[in-house]
This record gives sequence, C-alpha cells and structure tokens, in this order.
Amino acid sequence: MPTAFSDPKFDSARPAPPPPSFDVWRCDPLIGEGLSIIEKHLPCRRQIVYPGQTIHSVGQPFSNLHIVHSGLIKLLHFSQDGRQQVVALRFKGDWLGFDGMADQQHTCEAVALDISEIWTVSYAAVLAASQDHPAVLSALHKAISEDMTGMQERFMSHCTLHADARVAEFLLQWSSSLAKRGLHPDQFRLRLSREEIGSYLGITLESVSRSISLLVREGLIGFHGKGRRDLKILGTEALAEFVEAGLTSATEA
Amino acid sequence: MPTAFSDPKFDSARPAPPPPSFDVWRCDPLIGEGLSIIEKHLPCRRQIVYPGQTIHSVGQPFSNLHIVHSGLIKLLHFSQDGRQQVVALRFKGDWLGFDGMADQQHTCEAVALDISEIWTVSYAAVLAASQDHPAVLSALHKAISEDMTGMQERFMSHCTLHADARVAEFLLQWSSSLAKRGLHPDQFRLRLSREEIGSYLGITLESVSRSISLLVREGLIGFHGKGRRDLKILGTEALAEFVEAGLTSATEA
DNA sequence: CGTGATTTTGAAGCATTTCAACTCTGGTGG
DNA sequence: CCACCAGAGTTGAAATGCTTCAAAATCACG
Repeated sequence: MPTAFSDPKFDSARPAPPPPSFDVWRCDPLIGEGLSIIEKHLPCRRQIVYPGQTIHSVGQPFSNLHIVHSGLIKLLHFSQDGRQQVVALRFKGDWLGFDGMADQQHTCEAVALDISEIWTVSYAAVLAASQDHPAVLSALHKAISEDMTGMQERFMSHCTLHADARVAEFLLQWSSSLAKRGLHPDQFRLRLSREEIGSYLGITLESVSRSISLLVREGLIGFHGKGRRDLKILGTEALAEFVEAGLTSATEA
Repeated sequence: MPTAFSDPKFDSARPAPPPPSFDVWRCDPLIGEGLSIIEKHLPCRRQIVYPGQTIHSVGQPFSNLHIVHSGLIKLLHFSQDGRQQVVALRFKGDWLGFDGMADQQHTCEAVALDISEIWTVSYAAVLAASQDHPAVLSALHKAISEDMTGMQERFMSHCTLHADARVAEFLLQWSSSLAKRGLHPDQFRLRLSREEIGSYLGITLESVSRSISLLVREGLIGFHGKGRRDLKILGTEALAEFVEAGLTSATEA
C-alpha cells in the first residue's frame, strides 16, 4: 500500500504534473462507483487542475457535475461581507456541483488543494443517461445522500466536541478517507494550512496549532520532515479514544 | 394574511385536528413546487401527524420520501453514545427522507413539532415517474440542492456568529420561512423549547434564554401571552443589523 | 391548587479567542 | 554561500464569551 505522500500518483511534488496513468480500482469499490458509472455511460472531460485552481466559482452558471478522480478539492462558501469558509473537502470518487442544481448557478467555490484530476459530465447528460440506466441516477442519489448525512454528522461533532477533539476527529476522518481509497491511512500530507483547518472546523488557526501540538505531546500523532505538514498517525485507536473523551454535554436536545 | 398562530390551518391548538381543507397556493409558488408535482404525477398517502409523533426513525428501512404539506418537523441526528441534536427544521413544501437514499435506511429521525400533514410517496414511484416527467426529478434535485446550500449556510453562520446573533438569525430565518409560505412573518409561535433551539444552534439552553432576553431588552422582539413562546418580531431590519453586528472574525479561511 | 417541566437569572469556572512575540522554512538576491 | 524576507506555524498571557451549576420564577396539566 503506497503512503499518501510517497505515491506520485496522488500526491505529486508541485513542479511536475504526474503522468496520467491511473489505477482506478485499487480501492473500496464503493468509492469508484460514480467513476465507474460515468466511464460506462457518459462522455466526460478529464482535466488536471493544480493547487489553487478553481473548478467552479460562486455565481457561475451551472451545467456540469464533476467527480474527483484524484487529488483533493476544498469547497468554499462566502458570506455577503466577503468572509469565507471551507465547508467541505472532496476526495477521490466524491462529486462536486450539487449546489448548482437549485438555481442553475453555483453557490460555492471549488478549489484544488493538490494536483487533481477532475472528470466533468454535463448534468443534462446525466439525466438523459439515467433514463436508460437507472444505476446512473442511483449512484448520483447515493452520493448526494451520503453527502448530506456526512454534513449532518460534521455539524453534530462540531457542536459536541471541544477544539482538541475536533482536530483529532478531523485527522481521523482524513485518515479513514484515505483508507477507503486504498491509500496509506497512517501517513499523509496535510494539504490545508492551519488557517484552512480552522475554517473547516470553526476554530481559530492558533487553536488548531495548539491542538496539534497537544496531540503530538500526547504521542498520538507525529510529523515527518521539516514543515509540520507531513503527518503520521501513531495510534488510531488512541486518537479515537481521545475524541470520545472530548465529548461535551453542551448541546443536547 | 393570517398570523401563524391564529390560522388553525397551519397552527392548530393541540386538542382538535384541523379539517383537511388546504389552500396550497396561498404562498410563493416555488414552495409548492414539490407538492404540485406530486399531486399531478404521483400517488401519495396523506397523513396527519401530531407533535411528538415520528415520521421516520434511525435505522428504519428507506423506501419513501415525504413532503411537509403543513406544520413543522424537526430532524434529529444521534451519536453512538445516545447524544442527540436537532440538525434541521422542515416547513411546508420541504422534503424529508433524502438521508435514506444512500444505504436504504434512514440516518436521522423526523419528529413532528406541530400538527402536520405529510404527503408520502414511494421513492421507486418518484424514479419511475421521472422517466415520463422530467419535472419530477428536477423538483427533487432542486429541493436537494437547496437543502445542501442551506446546510452550508447554516454551518457558516454557526462558525462566524456569536450566540446572541445566532439566536437572532434563527428567528429571522424562521420568519422568512413563514413569509415565503404566505404566513404572517412577524408573529408566530416558537414550537421548539429553549433546549431544542440550543441544540439546533449549538449552544446551551441557558444561552438561548439569555440571548432571547437580550433581544427583548433591546426591543427587537417581544412576546404575547403567558408562556414565552408566542413571538413578535418588532423590527426585522433592526434584527438583521443586530446579526451583522455580531459577526466575528473567528473562523476566516 | 399542587406538581413537574420549562424558563429565567446569577455567579463562578473554563475554553477559546485575541493580541503579540517569536520560530521555522523556503525563496530571492546580493 | 549567506543575509534577508515573507509566509506559515508555534507559543504565551490577557480578555472574552460561553458553559456549568444553582436557585428562583413561571407555566402547563391533571
């Protein structure tokens, strides 16, 4: 099993684009469902995007859906006064663009955090294909449903966990996302800055930093190399216990 | 325009169920879209539920979607250790049940907060009908998309607003939900306890109470009658300004 | 009219933010 | 090669906002 940041396929050094040879099926078959469906039934544009590049932005007319084939994408939401927040992260196999289905224009911005390959299909084509192939619609709805449940869960842990536990859980979730995709779950490069992590978790970057330092002190995680971005999870179980211990009773219903 | 709590159609006193004569179209036509689509193309079961009654619960096999025809529904999410949280509120025209599409079983519980009429359609029937009538699928996807965008917005204000501002915004959103549905937006009955509001907003019931008291002191809202549940919004503009003023820079990206 | 649930209010404790200083890293140019 | 700089990350101390705990007030219901 390749580590997330030693495998050039999924975590290339910035300068050189990776050769487009992809091993789609080295992971949980469920992750590849959308990709497989598209490949079988739909014409799609495949596109490499680089960190910082935008896949779609707010207000942009909606006509396509996208699937992440490799890499990592962040979804940003903006408020009227220019404030922004990371509202979601998308890994391989995840869809992008549902936000535009309502008003035919996107309500959030999708930005690459890593060199990523994005498959783009026309929404109209998806609908058309679903006439003949119910599996298309089924995969779409499944992805949507998982997305919603995921958001609700994130919302909940957001309300019931302390900052430290939230950071720990964030790392665990990232790890499990990698594991599901056949990547090494114990060792990966954080592609978000402390500020972005804070935005995603609803805490300040200083708090993120402090929490990470705490987790290191506790021996639950560690870092490779110089910049504190190459993470190593030293005890998944212990981390999970740490999260459990961080439960508050703050927001029961 | 009827006030929300004087109109027996949408806000009946508990003892007697209202006569099932509904004036579906006295509101923003967009709200009624799902209802209209269902009425035209799909067989549905219409059902009255009373406060506390469950429409679907966690783990229950998924096979139907529902639309709220009148009343108010809360969606509860549970964690492993029994903690629960109000993750969403559903008004007239809103759909329920998307959470079950992924794994064929529901991941959250839907409970009535008011006497409500629920229209239930089989998910399979929806898919079947969408073959002949694209509008069915279009309405469904639109609802889903709005739902997601709404959650992201809620998530954002959750991260960027102080407790007081969050409560104020909550009341404003409720008000605007009523307005969109042709109900009096300045005067309505809070159908959630302070505890439920706190759960929904991610703060304690005491904080909710304090925030409400503050809003009353500031002259932005007021109460009717005895129990502090019958709300009157005294200045929508001023409330909105209050929310703006409550912005923090805590979680910028 | 009492009993239990809901709501309000106060005061103390705690977690997180804020502000500020400092370190580390990587890149640029002398 | 080293000095310098900007950006990212860390850490400390004070301030703030929310929670917690506790008690009183109000309301709903039989």
